[in-house]
Amino acid sequence: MNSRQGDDMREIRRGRETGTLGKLMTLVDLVALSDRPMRFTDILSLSDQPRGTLHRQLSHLVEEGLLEIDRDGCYLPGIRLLSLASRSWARNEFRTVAEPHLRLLQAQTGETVHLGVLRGTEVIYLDKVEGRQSVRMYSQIGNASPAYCTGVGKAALSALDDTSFGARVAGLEFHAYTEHTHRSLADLRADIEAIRRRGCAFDREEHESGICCVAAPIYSDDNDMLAGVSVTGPAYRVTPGKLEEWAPLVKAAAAAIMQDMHSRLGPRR
Amino acid sequence: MNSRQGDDMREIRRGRETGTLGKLMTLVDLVALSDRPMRFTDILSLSDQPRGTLHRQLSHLVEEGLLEIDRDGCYLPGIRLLSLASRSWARNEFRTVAEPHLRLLQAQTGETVHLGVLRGTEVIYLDKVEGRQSVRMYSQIGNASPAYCTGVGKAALSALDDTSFGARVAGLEFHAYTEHTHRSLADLRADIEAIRRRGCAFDREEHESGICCVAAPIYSDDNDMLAGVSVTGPAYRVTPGKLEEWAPLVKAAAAAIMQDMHSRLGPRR
DNA sequence: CTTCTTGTTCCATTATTTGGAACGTGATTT
DNA sequence: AAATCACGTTCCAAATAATGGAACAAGAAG
Repeated sequence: MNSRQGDDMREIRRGRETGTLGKLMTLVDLVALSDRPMRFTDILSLSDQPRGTLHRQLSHLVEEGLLEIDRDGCYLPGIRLLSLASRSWARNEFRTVAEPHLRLLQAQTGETVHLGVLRGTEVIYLDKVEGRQSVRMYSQIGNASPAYCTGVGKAALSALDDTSFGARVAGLEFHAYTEHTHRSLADLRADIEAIRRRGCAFDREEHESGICCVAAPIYSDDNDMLAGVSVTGPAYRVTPGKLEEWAPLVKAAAAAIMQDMHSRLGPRR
Repeated sequence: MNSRQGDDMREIRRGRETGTLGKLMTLVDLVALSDRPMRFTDILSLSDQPRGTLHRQLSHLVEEGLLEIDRDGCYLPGIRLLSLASRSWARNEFRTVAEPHLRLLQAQTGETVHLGVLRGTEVIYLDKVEGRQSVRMYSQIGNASPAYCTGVGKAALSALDDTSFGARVAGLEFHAYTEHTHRSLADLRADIEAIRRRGCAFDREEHESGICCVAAPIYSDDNDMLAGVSVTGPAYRVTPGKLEEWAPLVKAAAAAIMQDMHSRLGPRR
């Protein structure tokens, strides 16, 4: 058999065992994560598939509405994704439970509040509550950012024990988004230690210049779900002092959310 | 050419020609569109698949993050959908082009403005601009509603010629959401006629009691894209008089969006 | 203890996907 | 105008993945 000779331990390759679906979703990712619209040939060069095969795969994806093809012949993510996602969002019980607490935290601090869950080494934002001028709704929701340089991400990571943490961040690459971004696993590990002791994470312009935040971890008893809640704002308003001042509020919000999760979802059948 | 031999009008079956992917997406729909979390057996009874087959299919979907399985063993839409959708939304050029016009229309009327595209006989909302208190952001975005009882939907349908219209609504079922909902194809057809003459559609509590709106169609020259823009609000504020008053504004917004579409997307390569 | 119900695994059979090559078509060059 | 090229699309035998029935666990109910 040609399968996976040697029992390679990686398997970092996302779901290489889902057969046809996996190959197709790789294409969806390719299209959705690229910054520019992609033509058939662009995709062809990035995916190592024969032309005929790729063509049929893309056709199927378009047929199913996961991709769309615009008048220039470029492939784009399809709106069916939007439609499915809106269901996923509206019915997400975790988000629903957390929402009132996010609102409270927003009211207490006046700054933007985020709720995000950890998926692999990325944070996916599930909800956002802003103050007055809603700059751009939706925006952040659904967005994926690296865990190692975001408040919510680091907070969530801090809920893992050393072994699980090590396994999860193995092979992680550190991209320097700003001059404050952690450069290595050692940096991150030290920060995580501090976060564990402190009970909350700070992000002082590590992901985006001029943006600071304070975040607290949310986790289920069996750690099958890791998340975080944060208060974020521009550095000129969100000073180190403010961060310290808000830390207890953020921790309280996280605690309250976990509490509610327990009473609403805890009683498992 | 084998193209459309015989011009078979069937093809109503949603993408039954996408092989494995089609079957899997049917399952995703099943889970995403149900109102309650579904257990394995629930899905089993709705999909006519053997147990073993269904189990593997669901496993693959979970593996790929399109579905998730909660601690009760219930299947839910996965957050990867959210993440993909946020890309789809942020990069949607139509939405981007339309946005400033939606804002203007919102400012002019003070009520909520929607942008939606027609997909089959459903409208999918692409964007929404609200006034002061953003009751609940996201909410409507990505939502799918029947075209025959929504302002945006009827407006979009009115851009079709009789033949295309007939083909599209063939077999459409009319569900009576309110006492004003169209009950039959004849009702709808008559309304569409009026909308064509008038250049805009009214929805007077046809989809939801107490909610009225006025909408105008947006379409590309070759009709490969049908959409609409609307102003919506509670019946006590959005009186018949207001609807008439706003009609020109809504039509102007639609016209402006089409204009911009032409100059930004028109020059095809 | 026995009998259901629910979920999971296995594997020969079957259907789908694959990949290479050939075919169109319009643009660019000779 | 003819020849060449870049880009998509279609076809079909061969390779591969999905199928479905049955057997296997593990609880819950009788």
